[in-house]
Amino acid sequence: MGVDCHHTESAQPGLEGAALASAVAAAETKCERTRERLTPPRRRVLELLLEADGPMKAYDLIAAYGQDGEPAKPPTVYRALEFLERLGFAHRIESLNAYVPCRMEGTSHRAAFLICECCGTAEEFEPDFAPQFAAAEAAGYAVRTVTLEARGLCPACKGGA
Amino acid sequence: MGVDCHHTESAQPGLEGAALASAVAAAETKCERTRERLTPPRRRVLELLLEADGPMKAYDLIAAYGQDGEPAKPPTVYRALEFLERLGFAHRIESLNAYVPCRMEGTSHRAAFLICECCGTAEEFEPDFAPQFAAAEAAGYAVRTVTLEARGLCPACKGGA
DNA sequence: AACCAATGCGTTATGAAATAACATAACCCG
DNA sequence: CGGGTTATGTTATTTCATAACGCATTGGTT
Ligand SMILES: [Zn+2]
Ligand SMILES: [Zn+2]
Ligand SMILES: [Zn+2]
Ligand SMILES: [Zn+2]
Repeated sequence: MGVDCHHTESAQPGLEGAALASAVAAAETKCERTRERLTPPRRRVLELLLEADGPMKAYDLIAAYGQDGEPAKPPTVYRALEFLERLGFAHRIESLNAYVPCRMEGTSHRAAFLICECCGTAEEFEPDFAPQFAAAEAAGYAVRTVTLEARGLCPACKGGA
Repeated sequence: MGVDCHHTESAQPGLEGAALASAVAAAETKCERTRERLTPPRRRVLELLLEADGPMKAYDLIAAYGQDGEPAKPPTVYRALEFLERLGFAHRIESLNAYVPCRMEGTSHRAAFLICECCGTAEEFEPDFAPQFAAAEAAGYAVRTVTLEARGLCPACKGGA
């Protein structure tokens, strides 16, 4: 990923087996409570995101969609991503044109990311937007959503070369 | 721009005449001081950004490039934008795939934007990243750049319908 | 059960955004 | 001038995302 670094992308191992099933089941439960439907394509895309070791591009998801190797059609994946973002199960990282599953517990959080320019991992964290928010409202703005993406080096890549 | 709003995009009127020339001249001066070259395509793209009433898409710039109506070739504009960003004369707004001229005085600032979802304006402001920065470094990250884009309604659009 | 509106899906096609690759030209410095 | 470096012109391609339309499923209503 980085120009002068050859770490493999592994800082955020994807889920497998029971952990994966459990995460999907949790999403299912959450959907039932709000009368939303975790349909097969939505579930499949969520699985792919959860299994991945890092941010996934839309066309990576499209290529990986079919268990038999058959790709999905783009709208299938983009629609699923739209749903997953709306429900808070996934986030789009604007500066990467890529998507990650939500790693935070709380239902209502504002997503923010620490993106490693070396290994490509994107760690979600809970930011404190209070200062920005206050400044914006003082200027007369009504803020609805905030995108925060910090880029740099993760601990692993910072240490070694 | 917004789904239920019909304000015209005018909150950030572009520069014209003397003001435009002055802004371009200031950029030129800054370049000379650092031995960078504000070549014709770079100057032209900067002009277009400064003249615009709001964020410009790359292909808007491409279409508007030639004074005679002739569009530019994409690499011409993308290279110019890369230069302008590097020098701090312009910023890319990730969540819009669009570009704005820098509206801040200081040479070294971290750009952040308040984006109106109604009229489309993007106001640059000087954010206070200290808390996020501290949190990230505490987690072992070496942060290099931060992208912050807040979306909501500007004062004008918030007030009226 | 028959109906209907709302939502989601499959499919085809197209549009929008960005870059690769390579040849040519201008610049800078000694 | 010569030679390295930086910038540009040009063609083509890749990557990312959505429009449009008809069909299927769902869930409630008569
Ligand atoms: Zn999240
Ligand atoms: Zn890393
Ligand atoms: Zn700026
Ligand atoms: Zn507005």
